[in-house]
Order: sequence, then C-alpha cells, then structure tokens
Amino acid sequence: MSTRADVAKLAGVSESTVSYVLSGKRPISDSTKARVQAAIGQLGYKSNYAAAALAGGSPRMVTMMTSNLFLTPPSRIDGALVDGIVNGVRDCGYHSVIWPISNDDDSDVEMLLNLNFSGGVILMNVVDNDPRVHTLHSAGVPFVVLGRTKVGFAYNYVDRDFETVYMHALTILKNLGHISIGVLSASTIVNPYLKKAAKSLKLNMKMMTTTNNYDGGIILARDFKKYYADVTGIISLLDIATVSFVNAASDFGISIPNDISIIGVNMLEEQAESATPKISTIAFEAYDLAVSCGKIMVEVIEAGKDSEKRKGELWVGDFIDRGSTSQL
Amino acid sequence: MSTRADVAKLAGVSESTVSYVLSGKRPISDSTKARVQAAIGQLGYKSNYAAAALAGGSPRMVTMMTSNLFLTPPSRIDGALVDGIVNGVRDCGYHSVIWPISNDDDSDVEMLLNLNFSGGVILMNVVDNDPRVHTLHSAGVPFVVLGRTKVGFAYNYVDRDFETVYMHALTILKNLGHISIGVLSASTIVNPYLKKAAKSLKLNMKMMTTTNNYDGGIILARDFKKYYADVTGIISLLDIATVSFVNAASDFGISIPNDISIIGVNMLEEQAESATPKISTIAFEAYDLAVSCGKIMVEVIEAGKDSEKRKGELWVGDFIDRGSTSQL
DNA sequence: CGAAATCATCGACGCGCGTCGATAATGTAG
DNA sequence: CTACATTATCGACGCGCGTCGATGATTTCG
Repeated sequence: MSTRADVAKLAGVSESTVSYVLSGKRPISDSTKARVQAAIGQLGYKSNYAAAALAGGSPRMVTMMTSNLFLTPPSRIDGALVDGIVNGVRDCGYHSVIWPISNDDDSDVEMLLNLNFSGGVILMNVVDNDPRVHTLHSAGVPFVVLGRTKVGFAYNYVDRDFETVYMHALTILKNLGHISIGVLSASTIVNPYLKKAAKSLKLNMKMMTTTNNYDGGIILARDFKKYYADVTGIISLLDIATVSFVNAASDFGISIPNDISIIGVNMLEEQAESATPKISTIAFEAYDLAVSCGKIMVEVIEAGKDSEKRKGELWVGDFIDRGSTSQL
Repeated sequence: MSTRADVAKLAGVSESTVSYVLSGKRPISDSTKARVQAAIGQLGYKSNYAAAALAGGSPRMVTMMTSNLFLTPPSRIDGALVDGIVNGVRDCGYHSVIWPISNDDDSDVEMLLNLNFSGGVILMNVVDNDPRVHTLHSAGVPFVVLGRTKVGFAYNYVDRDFETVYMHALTILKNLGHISIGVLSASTIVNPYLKKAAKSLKLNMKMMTTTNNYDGGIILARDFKKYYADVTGIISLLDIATVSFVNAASDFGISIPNDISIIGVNMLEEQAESATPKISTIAFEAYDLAVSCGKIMVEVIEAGKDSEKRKGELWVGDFIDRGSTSQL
C-alpha cells in the first residue's frame, strides 16, 4: 500500500500539500493539483482509514444496529431504510456498515461500543424500553433511534408520526361511513395512538391479528366472513400479509372495495401497487425518512459532546387513493 | 474518552505495561495487572480502534459483502452464514461488519476498497464470473469467497462440495429404484455437477422450476400431477419452496414418501424438521461452514501478501433420513 | 558467592494522516 | 519603492496504540 509520503515524493510536493489537494481545505494551484492527482492515480493511492480516523478526531463512520437481521425475514421496508441511511450519511461524507447481531441480549452492543470504531450508532427495530438504548445512552455514544421507545430520558430519533397517520386513516374511513374497523396487525395489543384516535372518532375497533407473511394474509381472508363479518373498514399495520390478504380476498367472495375498504399505513408504495386490486395507503416514505435519519446522525456526531440538544423528527405522509376504499 | 495514558497514570505504571496487560503478549505480575484492570474499569477505558489498527498494521476487521441484502428476502441460510462468519472471525480476535450494498454495479465495492478500513473481505452470494471477484483480486485485497464462481485465476473459497452432494443424493434415490428424478430449482439451467451425476447414474432429470418462496412450492404441488406425473424422486435445491411443497402435497393428493421420495440438499435442518412430513436431507452445515470461512479469512489476512497460496475448502454432509424417501 | 538466566517493567519510536503556524512567492495600495 | 495583504506551499506536531530493545529486580545454578 502506498502512503501519502509516496505520493508527495512522486509529485514533488510536501505531504501536507497532498492532504490539502484531497480535502480541498486550502487553496492549491491547478498545476500542482494536477501533478498530485496524477501521482495518486499512478500509485493507486488510497488514504488509510485508520490513520485518517485517528488524526481527524472521530471516524467518519456510522454503524447500523438492527435486531437479529435474519431471524425473521426482513421486509422490503428494512431494505429501503438501510438504503436511505447509507445515502443520507454518504451525502455528509460518512460511511455506514451494519453490525451483525446474533444473540438478542446486548452483548453485541457492548462489543460494538468496546470496539469504539464508529462515530455513531443508528438503532433500528427498537422494542419497548429497549435495553440497547439504555446501553448506548450510558456509554455516551452519539446515537439516533430510527423509531421510538419509552425510556426515562431524551434521545435523538426519527420516526413516523403515528398519531397523525392513524387519525388520518381512520378519519378517511369514518367519512366514508365505516364505523366497525378491523385492525390488521401482528400483535394483539392495540397501539395506544390508534386506540386514542378510534376513541375520539367513536369507531369500533376489532383486532385482526396474524403473522406478517404470505400465509398470514390468506388465513385472514379465509376466516374473514366467519370472524370479522361486521367489519367494513380495515386499517392495516402490516405489509406482506396485507398484500396477500387483498390478493386472496376475491377467492373467498370478498370484494374490495365493495364489501370492505382497506387502507395500508405501513407498507411501501411498490407493495401497495403490486396487489390486486391496488391498496390505498397513508404514504410511508421509508427511504426519505431514513435519509433524514442518516443526516441527523451525522449532525449529532459533529455537534459532539458539547451539545446536549436532542433532536426528534416525525414524518407524516399523504393519503394515496388507489381505489381500495369506497362509501359504505 | 480516556486513553492509555490516563490508565497508565492512574495505575502508576507505564503505557506499555497497560498495553501488555491488555494483549497478554508479555508477562505482567498479578499485582500490577490488577491495578491496571481496576484503573481501566474506573475510567471506562476502551481502546481506540483507529489507533490500534494504525499501530498494529492491518485492522482486525472483516467485511462481509453480499449482493443487495433486501432485494430478495434473505433466507434463514443467509442468517446462519452470517452468524457463522461472525463467530468464526471472533474466535481469532477479529470483528466483522456487513457492507450494505444498494446498487448492484460494483461502485459499492470500489467504495469499500477506497475506504480501506477492513483487513479483508468475505464475498457472499457470488454469481457466475462475478465482477466483484475481479475487482477484489486486482485490488490486491485479501478476500475469501463463500461459494465459488468461474474467473480466470485462483482465489480463496469455502463452499459445499456439490459434486459429491448431488452424487450422494441421486445415488440414494437410485438405490431406492427411482429413475425419473425431478429437480426443484429456481433456475431452468441444470447445475453442471448435477447433470454429470445424473448422467453417470443413468437417471432422467426433469426440471421443476419455481420461485423460492411460499407460493413457489404450493404452485408446484398443485401442478405436480399435471406436469410431473412421471417423476417419482425429487432432489430439491430450494429451501422455502421445498417446505411449502411438502406441506401442500397432501392437499393435492400426493403422498410423501409413498408417491414420491424427496431429498433436500440445500436447506437447514430446522427447515427440514419444520415440514410435514419431515424432509430427508443431505446435511448442509451452513453455520459450521461459515465459521470455517471466517477462520480462513483471518488466516489469509495474517499470511499477508508474502504468501501466494490460495486455499479452497469443500464441505460435504451426511444423509439424514427423516422418512421422506421410500422404495419405489 | 558470583555469573547467568529469567522476569517485570519502562521508554522510545513509528504507523499514516489532519491541521496549525510559518514561510516564500505574488499582488496591491500608498 | 516600501509596507502590507493575499496566495501557495512547507515543515512539524500530535492523534492513541503496538512493539522492540533496554534496564533493573529477582531467581537459578555451578
């Protein structure tokens, strides 16, 4: 591996000149700039990451942590989020890697922190009162949560504004005359925001719990008339199961949107488009949200410890009508 | 962040002593060892990754590269492989991260190499004549391929010995009297090793192509009597679709193993166990294979450029009879 | 008991790069 | 023509740690 010294010698300039050509932080004449570039090309010089990180203060690197990536098959949404973060931090001159987690205790987090090789951590797939947030917080590492969790202190986060999203979706259904609303979810617990919105709109909620995979939606469609006959409007918190539910509905004599109206609040546009019929959504701009998360991560890193400000950002999204809803 | 100097001062020893306590590369008396440990604990000292990498030569870090992780939902096998690598390199005192790839040209590879922050690269999900192998090779970066691909030069790899695996599976089917063999695969192209094995055993092959997801297996089961009526033995190269195929078979009047015998050659044991009936396999010890891959990666890194040796390792696996095969 | 071996520890150096202050070269105004 | 601002470049230093050679302390053995 060639070093800065090699480049400098070949170009006939000092080492610092090479650095300034690379960083652009001081003016360099066009002629020497060209000579240095040529030398770099000729030697195939690549700056040493470790040395740059050491000399430059904190490493320009961000680590993404998600809970065990492969235990449950990740969805397209995860892909969009990762992509967004990668490009968000890249715009700020940072890089990003994924920290692979095997076991779900936070020994992996400890290890990452001990390693101390990245400037900040983006936490994904957080759960209630996530222990990893506590660990990161007490370690004093710059971090941003992609999502939210209840812990006893302030932290940086980027998340969807579920309160508004749910209210929006339910209002649309209510305005169409739907009173009995099914909630397609992987959990039997009703999201508090959703519950609140339903209450204020005086809507009846019925949980339609299933697993978020292909089967899940089919089973729900099969059982719909038996268990959920009174439901006329559905708000879906799932993505994969929603697509298969909609696809399979007609097989079980359910017509969308004639018999039931459905709004997806947690799926990508491409997924909503892929179903037959297409699914109306409250847009979830996962990619853009993640880009913003990446940028905030870099801000937090560069603000450093001096700043005690915490930043929270919430994203809403428009209603996109694809015809899966109709007047009751 | 506290540094080695802080620890040394607090413990009343020299900086190098602190280093040797940490690395264990020179004997240190128990008493000073204890004092240093105490100081480390008190200060919450964590060694600086960048500095260690710089001083120590190459960074003790491995990068895993897989093609766009989230484009197609990764399977459990990918999870086992990642886990294996993580633990394999960890046993050697190395760490590992996943390099997120968004676009499938190799600009991401270039970027990783330019960054120059990891000691080596493990390439996963390689395709025929993978351009990334060429890029890594000409960059002179230590790398190991988890799998194999045809390029015009030698490289380090760890892979299954498909030649033997296929031969083993087909021999078992043949010995049970099966002559007409279906090949469950996601591609219409017959694997050359498989073709060779079938030829030498004088078996008739019939491609049963489907997508490797839940649907894929169902569709195949549905169409089986129509298109593959003559098939009595199946060798499956898929995992998810194989499980759903076996599960759905009885729904379409196919009895396993009475009507057809099936052997999975590319699935995890837990997946084979999860089907009804359970599926016999040629064991694919994905985790162990990946552990070995990780260890080889470290060997390659530590051998350095001086060594031009290339290492290849092939894994077979035993036949595990779960009763999904029977005499014709 | 003295010489040699062993043990525990220290100090110094260098890894490659970012950046600050200084310097030489050039331009501008009085 | 001198005094001073501006521009282009250089040299030096330090980031934090791994490691080598050296040194003083202790033990071993003839």
